[in-house]
Amino acid sequence: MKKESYHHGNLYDTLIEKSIEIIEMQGPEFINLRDLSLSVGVSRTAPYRHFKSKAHLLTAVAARGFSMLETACSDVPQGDPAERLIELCNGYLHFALANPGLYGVMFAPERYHNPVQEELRSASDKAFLKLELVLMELPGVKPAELNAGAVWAMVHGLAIIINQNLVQVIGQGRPDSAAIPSSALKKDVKLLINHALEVLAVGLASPSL
Amino acid sequence: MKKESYHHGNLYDTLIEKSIEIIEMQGPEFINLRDLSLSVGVSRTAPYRHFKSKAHLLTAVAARGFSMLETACSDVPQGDPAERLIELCNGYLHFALANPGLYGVMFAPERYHNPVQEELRSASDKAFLKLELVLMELPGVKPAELNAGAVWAMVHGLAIIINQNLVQVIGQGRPDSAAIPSSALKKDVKLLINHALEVLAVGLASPSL
DNA sequence: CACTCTATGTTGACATGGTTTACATATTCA
DNA sequence: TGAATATGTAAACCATGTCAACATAGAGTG
Repeated sequence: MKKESYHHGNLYDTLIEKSIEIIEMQGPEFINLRDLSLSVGVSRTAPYRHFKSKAHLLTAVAARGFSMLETACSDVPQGDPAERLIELCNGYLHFALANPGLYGVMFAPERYHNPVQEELRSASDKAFLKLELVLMELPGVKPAELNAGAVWAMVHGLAIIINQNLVQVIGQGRPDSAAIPSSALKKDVKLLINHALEVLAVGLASPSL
Repeated sequence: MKKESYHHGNLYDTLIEKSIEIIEMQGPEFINLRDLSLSVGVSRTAPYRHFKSKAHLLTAVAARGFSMLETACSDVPQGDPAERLIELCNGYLHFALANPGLYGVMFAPERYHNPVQEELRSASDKAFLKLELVLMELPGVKPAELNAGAVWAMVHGLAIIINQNLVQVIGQGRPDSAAIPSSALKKDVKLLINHALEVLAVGLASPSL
């Protein structure tokens, strides 16, 4: 919009969006306020008019991530609860795998937003409420919280080991990320996800629990 | 050992051990070479005689963690494969929950040891080999790698959400860590672990896969 | 329209902490 | 005994988060 105006106009959102861009392109550890500011055309201390500290900015970034996650989990079609669960998990994983850096920041409190984690609560609680709703529908005698916890652990674990390229550690040693054609890798990832979710669904559905 | 000697004698190991101590007592983000050095009685640049950089030190810390993890998973008794699996998972989780900071560092490459992750390979591969051995014994028609991946995802996911105090996010909102008596929390954790591992075992054992 | 208030942005300065360089001291080994 | 090597120290450098003092713009009010 503006060209050379003294005031930027929408620095708050711009900083969050640019941060996410850098996080995804280069990694969260490459975020620094000076370069970030310059790259959006303001001076190095301008962010302090919108965020109390770098941690606060990253907290806002994480909150934005939770809201994106919520959206990604929103279009679970109606139908069989078991199928809804699978769809929900796939939606969750789709977001996590499409935004690995951001997903990492969302769950790295001590590193990026520890001192202000309270501010994240509303964002993350809102996102998890959506998960919870579907998870609660699951048939089963065990308390829904336990089922929900098991599902979340599995999905979160999958997201993290896949995003960290650890998938093939088991069975054939770590991949030299360079040597393995990414199409083959993706296929393995898809297989692993499908299998893991199937195991999970079968286990949850078992009458013996 | 030594008292006022110019040379420390065993600075390499001392630095690793002190690092782990700080990581567990205060958190990984509080590691800094200056204070670390002073706290073990050497000058701030002494670590550079043993580690090329802070990242290299943390890589060594992570490697030490993997070796501890390996030990923790070593005493799985002989017997029924399914029971061995549960025991293995419990051993893994026991280590992860007893050393939350260290476990976090082990799996936070981009934050702590990205530039030198190759050096971690032998350590982590060695640890995972042990997991793999038991995981391979599982009966099942699916490739053992897929089963192994599902197990690891679940266990890793459990470890992380428990270590980050996210356990009760689902079902009743985040705990105010202050308000919740830790014994109640621990009980929930144990319940969640048992349930999740049971779901997993049942799912893996299902003939329909 | 002029005036003031507030929001927003800028520059300069400082503190922390990782790292390099030059130097010092101990230890090993021929 | 005397290098050569390993290990430790001190001083300085640089990157980066942050604060303080100042500048500018836009909004609202008389």
